[in-house]
Amino acid sequence: MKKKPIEADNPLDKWREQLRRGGLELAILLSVSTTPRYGLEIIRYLQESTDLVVTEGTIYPILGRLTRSGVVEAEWVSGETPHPRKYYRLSNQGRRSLDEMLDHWNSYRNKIDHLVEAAGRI
Amino acid sequence: MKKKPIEADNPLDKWREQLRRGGLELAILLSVSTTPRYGLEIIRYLQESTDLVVTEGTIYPILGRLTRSGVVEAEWVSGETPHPRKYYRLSNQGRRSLDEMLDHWNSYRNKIDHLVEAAGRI
DNA sequence: GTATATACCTTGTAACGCAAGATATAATGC
DNA sequence: GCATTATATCTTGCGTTACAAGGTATATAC
Repeated sequence: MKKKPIEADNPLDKWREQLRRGGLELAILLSVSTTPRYGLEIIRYLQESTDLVVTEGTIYPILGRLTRSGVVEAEWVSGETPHPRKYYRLSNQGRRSLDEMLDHWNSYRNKIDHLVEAAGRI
Repeated sequence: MKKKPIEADNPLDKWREQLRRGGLELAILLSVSTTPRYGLEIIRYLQESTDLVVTEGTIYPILGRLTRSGVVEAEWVSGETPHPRKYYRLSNQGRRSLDEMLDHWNSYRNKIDHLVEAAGRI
């Protein structure tokens, strides 16, 4: 399987990467908040709906972490597809976490936007 | 000087920290985009205008990196204050970088917001 | 003379993302 | 039969980053 590096090496690309990382967990949680999805499906969903590029080496560890901390619940489904899939869904606790994360996202976004305005760069 | 840890250890706080990191460089560049500022002044400015907490151990390495990459220019000013201060200003190249970063910030913000809407959580 | 305040810088550590590679199964091609 | 391709998950090792902690230096206050 061919893999191309997500980013190049100039400072700007590094920054882009860093910004993307900041919202990764939120993006993943949002992906499984309405309907259960399995790993590769989440990757495709993010790519198609937002252009956010996430790779397997990134998502599986994060999903594992989220499962261990009880934010999402995982369930193996086999038989219906050639290969068994591990579907992730938001737990009740995860729903509360997501609410808080959304609050925080809004507040954070406003802070940055406030800085942008203060710099006269609306 | 007393220092308290910025964040605790639960997953949600970790996430908050990560999100903050994503926009750090942008916030710092915005801080010096209208007027030159020195290190501690940037910290205070961010704290006062946006509640964003940045510490010295964070900002000096970043300012050093930004200076080395030519995005900001540094100038020592002494004599006027008890202690010499190192003022940072945006270079011309930095201004172009900032423009691109702002474009990217807008696009990124919209992507996350799009995900939020898709999850029915407006 | 010792504390406090202001200023900058460096070191050591822990965490994180992720490219690369491993494993497994089913379907397709020769 | 056997190699290839596609789908699916998981793990390892590396490089980068933020940052708490600690260091240096100078001026003022008591």
